[in-house]
Formats: sequence, structure tokens, C-alpha cells
Amino acid sequence: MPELRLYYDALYRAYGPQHWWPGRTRFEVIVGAILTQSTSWSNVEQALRALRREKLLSPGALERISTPRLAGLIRSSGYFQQKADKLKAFVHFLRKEYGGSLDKLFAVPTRELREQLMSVRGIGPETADSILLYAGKHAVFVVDAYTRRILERHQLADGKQSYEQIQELFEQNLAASVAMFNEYHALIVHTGKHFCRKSGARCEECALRPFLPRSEEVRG
DNA sequence: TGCCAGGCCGGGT
DNA sequence: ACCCGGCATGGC
Repeated sequence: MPELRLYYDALYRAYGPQHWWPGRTRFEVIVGAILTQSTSWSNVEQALRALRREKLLSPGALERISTPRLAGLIRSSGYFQQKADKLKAFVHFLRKEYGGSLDKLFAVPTRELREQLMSVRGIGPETADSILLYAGKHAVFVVDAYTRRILERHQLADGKQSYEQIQELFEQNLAASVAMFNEYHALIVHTGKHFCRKSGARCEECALRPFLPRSEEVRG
């Protein structure tokens, strides 16, 4: 499916580099990946600011803080009790398996590391892949709800494919590249969130109508 | 005012 | 192997 490359080129020409992931360190990227599950980034940013203010953006600090206090600090990111448990589970995993070292963590081969990350409570396929790509610079394609909608719109998927099947579609039809996979996923999210909403009403001027998620177009 | 956001888990079929 | 309810705040 060579069109997958054409989509990328069109999106990149239209919107340019998205400068993802907006995290200052690898660890902050990982924390953001967990906090942004089904949550808008603006809510996550508030939580990250609170954690930074409290000097908690390190594995050791997150292990030492109590779960209830952690939950209170990340309240703005929603699902805050679950997410506090998830952050705790990750830093525990990191220390037990890798002595708290992200260098050691990301030195593990991609497939093996993906399995390990997904075995951690609260880390599913998308979060694992976001961590691998945006924090670890491993060349994996991140799939999300927008990705599915766009493929369905172009009739390259019908809603029955698994996460991994969608991922393979991209990975087997694109040359593996951390930089390009990074931009591609970011551009897909950008088109989904930025256009064709009631408040935005920019559908008519959008040169990339075919790339918009179907539901967004209908609403807009 | 409701709807939804860069998902995941656990229990039930 | 799927399907679904629960989890929760903040912005428009």
C-alpha cells in the first residue's frame, strides 16, 4: 500500500514537523505517555507541571512518594487513581528489572522490550509503543483511534483488525525510521484534533479533507 | 450543557 | 477471542 507513504508526504507538506514528544527528558516522556491515556494533552501538562514543581520527575522520587499524594498531584489528568497506580507499577518494574536505568531498559531489543512493557500494569499496546518510539527511539509505529478512523475512511481497514495488524500495515509499507514514524503519528493526531470541530469550523479550508477521520467530518 | 480527549483493565460471554 | 462498563478532569 504505497499510499501510506503518500499520506505522510501530504500531511508533512501541509503541516510540517510537529516537534513531538513535548517532554524534557525520557522519563518525562514516559510519564506523559501514561498520563495522556484517553486524555487531552492540556490536562496532562498541568499534571506534569505539578510533578516538576515537586521534583518528582525521576524514577526514585516517584517510588518514594505515597500513592495518594501522587494521585492528588496528577488529578488534572483524569483517572488519577488508576494512573497513580500505573506510574508506581512502571517505576517498580524499572528498578526491579533494570536497576532504575533507562539506558539499560532501552538497550533491550525492540520486540522483547515491547513484551516486557506490556506486561506492566497499565501499559497497553499504544502506551508501550509511544514509550518505545518517543522515549527510546525504537522504530515502531504508534496506532491510535485516529489512525484507525483514517484507514477506515480510505477503506484500508474495516474496524475488525487488531492493533498489531494496523501497525503491521504501516511498518511493512514504510521504510523503518524513528524520525518519520515520530512525525507520522504526530501528524495524524494533529489532523484529528485540529480540524473539523464545531468550534474550529475549518473543514472548508482544509486541503486535506480526505485525511480527516470520518466522524470528525460528519460532525464538522 | 453535554461531549469527548494521544487507553487500559477485568469480568462476562 | 471479543464486548462492555468503569475510570475522571478540564476545555470547548
